[in-house]
Amino acid sequence: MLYNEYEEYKRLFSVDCTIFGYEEDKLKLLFFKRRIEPCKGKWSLLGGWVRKNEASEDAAQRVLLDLTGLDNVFQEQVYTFSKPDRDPGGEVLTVEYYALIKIDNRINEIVEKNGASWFELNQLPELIFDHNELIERALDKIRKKANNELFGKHLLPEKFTITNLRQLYNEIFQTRFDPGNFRKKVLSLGVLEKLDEKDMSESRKGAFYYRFKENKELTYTMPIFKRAININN
Amino acid sequence: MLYNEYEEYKRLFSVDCTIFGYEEDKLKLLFFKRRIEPCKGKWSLLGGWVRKNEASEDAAQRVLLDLTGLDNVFQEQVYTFSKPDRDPGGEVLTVEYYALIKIDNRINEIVEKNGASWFELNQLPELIFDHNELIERALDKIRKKANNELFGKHLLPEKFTITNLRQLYNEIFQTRFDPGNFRKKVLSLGVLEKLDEKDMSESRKGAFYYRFKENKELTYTMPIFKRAININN
DNA sequence: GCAAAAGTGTTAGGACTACACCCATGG
DNA sequence: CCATGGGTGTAGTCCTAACACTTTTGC
Repeated sequence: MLYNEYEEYKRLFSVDCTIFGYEEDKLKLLFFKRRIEPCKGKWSLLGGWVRKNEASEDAAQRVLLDLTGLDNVFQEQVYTFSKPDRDPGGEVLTVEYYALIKIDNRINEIVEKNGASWFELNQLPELIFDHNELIERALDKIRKKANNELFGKHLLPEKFTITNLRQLYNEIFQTRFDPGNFRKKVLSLGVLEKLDEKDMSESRKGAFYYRFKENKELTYTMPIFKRAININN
Repeated sequence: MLYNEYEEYKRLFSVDCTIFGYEEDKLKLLFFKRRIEPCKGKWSLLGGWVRKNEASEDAAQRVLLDLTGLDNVFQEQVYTFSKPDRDPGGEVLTVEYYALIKIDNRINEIVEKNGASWFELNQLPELIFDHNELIERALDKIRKKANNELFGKHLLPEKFTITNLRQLYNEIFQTRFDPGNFRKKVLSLGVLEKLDEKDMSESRKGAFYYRFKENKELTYTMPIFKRAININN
């Protein structure tokens, strides 16, 4: 290790995960009761130490696996926080990731067992440290993402109706998209595949299920919904 | 320091700066000859260790000040790299920032004295480690930024012509914007202020100088140039 | 007057919004 | 047959790309 000879300063290195889930037409965030001092017992994002010989993205996957039992969760880096006084427990540097999860009963059991809880977007609790800022950044990130590509693959079930997708977008942007226009726009993107099956639970007529096409590049270079952007900020 | 009792692992903590400058209608990047092993003497981004009791953004400003003499440089965080084997010298975590600089003679003297050199976008040298990836990410970031707000305040001189601004955009997106349409769009945004003075060096008729209005929010929520996005990706 | 950049005007096409209007079907 | 969400059609508006055109002035 070449750099050791200089006796350079090293810092505690952690990750925080902002976990989004979707259930019953609601976008939710997962918080944990903190297990160590300081602020033990308060609500916080899922966090953990990065280990020797580990990348932060792998550490984030590891803590996700530990606390939700989920493997191979979709995640993206959000931002890195390193103000020396952000954590009263010491100088800690944190790389933030957001993760997207399909909520189901199995998850909810594990979640409960670990003292964690889902919160809706408009009912967020007070969080430790700068975690409220972390959430803002993560929200910002997924809004931009949902604006530039058709978003939902990692939050919706395999098959879903256009209305389901619209509800998700309504949640993300906290607005109401026009059903007709939303449908036309979304289908024009050519990334969805229509199935033969119908969902009969929401209407007499029934709504066809769709799914994301395999191997389809989802990224566009242009905002999908103008209206969304205006809401976004 | 609460966390010390656990004897948690700590990591070497550094910053890298991707420095953009603009001179003679060319967008340029600043690279340095690396001064320590490994890869001593090879071209690299400006980097430095983060110190105890320092935030990464402050460390980035500090190394910029040290090597360019510039204070208060505009910068934004780009991404954080932490794969344990990315630096052959040891496990180092790096937070990347990009910085925007108005090139002038004073800068260029200091730059030369420090064994640094400006490179045009299409003539980048080979760089150490993953620094080529870092540059891609920084470029991506400023392209997105230039797409969502009127960009150039930190790269152009105080007063500039619309043609100057268009050249900058041409460089950023490696394309050619239509002079008439570019002018109309840019002026419609209402963030530029027309001066009485003309630049007579580029044409017989002369072109009016403009400057960015003070205290104007520059961020939009919508792409400024559709064409730019298409080029962008 | 000519060249060359600055700056303005015009037109066709595309995309989005708002909203009217069918469709299918369980009750 | 009716209420309800699913789904389609359309007119008006706004934005943009392309490009023709006018302006200014040193030579």
